[in-house]
Formats: sequence, C-alpha cells, structure tokens
Amino acid sequence: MAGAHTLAETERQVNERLAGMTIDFKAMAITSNLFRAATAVRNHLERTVLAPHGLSWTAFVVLWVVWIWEPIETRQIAEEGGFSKATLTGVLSTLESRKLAVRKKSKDDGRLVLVELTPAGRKLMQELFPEFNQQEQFVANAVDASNRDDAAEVLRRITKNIEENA
Amino acid sequence: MAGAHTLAETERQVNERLAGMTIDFKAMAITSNLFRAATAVRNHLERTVLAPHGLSWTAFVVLWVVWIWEPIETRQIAEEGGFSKATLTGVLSTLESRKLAVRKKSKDDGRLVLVELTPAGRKLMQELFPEFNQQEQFVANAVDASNRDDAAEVLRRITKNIEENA
DNA sequence: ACAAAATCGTTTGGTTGCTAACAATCTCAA
DNA sequence: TTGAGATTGTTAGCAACCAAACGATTTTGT
Repeated sequence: MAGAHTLAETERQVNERLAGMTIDFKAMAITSNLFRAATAVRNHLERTVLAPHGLSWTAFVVLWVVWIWEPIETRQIAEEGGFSKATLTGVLSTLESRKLAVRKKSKDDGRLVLVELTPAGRKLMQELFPEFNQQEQFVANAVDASNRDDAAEVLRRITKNIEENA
Repeated sequence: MAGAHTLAETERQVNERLAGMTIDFKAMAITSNLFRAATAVRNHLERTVLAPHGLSWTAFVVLWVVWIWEPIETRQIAEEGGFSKATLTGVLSTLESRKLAVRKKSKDDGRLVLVELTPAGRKLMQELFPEFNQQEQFVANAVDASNRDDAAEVLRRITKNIEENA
C-alpha cells in the first residue's frame, strides 16, 4: 500500500504469495499510488504549514470550511469535510477552547448549531491560507503545467464514479 | 477540500472571501481532488470489504504487509504502512486479541519484535484480498484503460517530488 | 391535533493517531 | 573493555475517529 518496498517488489512478492489467484496489478497501482500520494501531500502540508501553527489537518479543514461559508451548520461542515458529526463535536470543542471559532444555537431550528470564526480565527486563516496554497503549488509542480487539468479531472472521475455507482 | 459544494462553487466563494489575494486555483484543484479521491476510495473499500470483516483500514494494511512479507519486524511494518510505531503497538494488540497475528521476540536482537499471521489471519487474507482487489478494479474503472499507467505515474511523481524535494 | 418517525448535536466507549519519555538492548568510539 | 550514543517497542497523555445511544426538536402522516 505505501512504504519501504517499491510496488514492483511488492508485486513480485504478491505473485509468490498469491500463486494461482488473478490479481489486477494495474488497478492496484492506481489505488496504492493514490494513497501514497494523498498521504505524502497531507504530511507535507501538515509539516510545513499546519504544525507550525499548532493545527491538525482536521482543525484546518474545519477552519477553512467555516471561513469560506460562515455562518454554517455543523452538519454541513461535517459533510463538506468528510468526517462524522461526532468527530466534529470534538474538533469544534478544541477550536472553541483556542478561541478560533464559536458555536451559536440556530434561531430557526432548535436542533441546529451554527459555527462562525472569531476575529482571531479569521486573522489566522488570512495568514495561513496563502502559505497553504503556496505549498499546494509545490505539490502541483510535480505535474506538467499542460497536464494539470487532466490530472485533476482523472481524480474527479474516480470520486464521481464512487459517488454515483457504489 | 471535500464535500457538498463543488470546487467551482468553492472557487467563487473563495474569490469573494479572498479578494485581492493571489490564489493558484489549478494547484488547489490538484490537491483537493487528490484528497477527495483518496477519501472516497478509502471509504468505499472500507465499506464494501473491510467493515463486513470487522477490520479498520489500518488493521487491514498491517495484515496485508505481514501477509506479504512475514515474518517481519514491527519497525518495518510501521514504515511500510506509513504510521508510527506507537500506533502499530495498539493495532497489533487488537489483531493479537482477535487471534489474527502474533508477536515473537527476535532471537538475533533483543529489542526487536517479529510479527506473523496466525492460520486464521492467513485464511482471512486469502478470502479478503480478492474481494479487495475486485473493488480496486471498480475504482480503477473510472480511468480509461489506456490511461491507467499514466494516471499511476502522475501520482507516483507527486509522491516522489515530496520525498526528494521537501 | 397528536403520535410516530426523522433529524440534530452530544455523549459514550472503543480504536487509531501522534509526540515524548522510558527501560532494554545494541552499536560505536576511545 | 567500557561508557556514550543510538535504536527498539511500549507507555502515557492528549487528540481525532467512528458507531451506537440518547435527549431535544422538527417533520410527517393520519
């Protein structure tokens, strides 16, 4: 899936292990390289941008989503960020304790909680996001400029296929 | 980064939010689609294959690595899987308690722990992995057959760029 | 109008994730 | 040979992660 051995080495060893089975190595290469790349990129962004600001990946995603769409309901943040409402409860508590975000009860629906950034939270995002985008550029540099739209499109198709056919 | 809004909607809203800042939207599209795809694929594989067998993603990765390379040292498993030795300690405890893997002290170096699968662990992987690969095929179907090597190569380049230049 | 069903965010319990610290063990340099 | 330095897996403490359960609220169907 990731690490120390190359995919070729893994393939050879898998062949030994799975004598007689039919394995689609091209499909395996797509998924394992997808995870490798996503992990490497995430680690890189965490190390270079988020950790110096004391933020976890998820805390950053929450801050980003709230920053772009505030005020926003917690269920929407969870959906946008791709994690559960239960997880969001914990992360929001952390962000509230750090005075970066606040929860407000919805006036229209007694079940809902709305989230906004504090001025400190907004200031942090204004400072942080250009750095983040700069490192996104570093990441994207590995892809030919003429190929970036295609690369993004392939990834988009992978996601869409799952959302529509799974 | 993920979720309910399209990237175009996000881009529009970001433009409003970030009036005056220079944002590389192509780079952003690469990274955000990478995370979306990796999350979608991982969730899909977890839901269709791993959860029915009561396995977490990381437990599966550990089982896979041990299955392919056993007997293997714990530090190698952690490196191969891309997580910390501390995390592995917890996951191995879970797998041992489920009688899928065993730890053995190394004869050559008193610090090392070697891991092997139990017969039940091997049986599970033999049953599980073809299912997993089948869903990998489902995932890869979103990519044109003529384009799969290129797609894997782009992802490989993204990872390599970070490993070599960060 | 009213009860059942659905939805919400939080809590609970268990697991995964990390860093830092630690004891045990090995390696290296003097 | 011996002590310093490096490496190992585990522990401790904290945060993130989930599903299930829960109380509060809203929606739906009769």
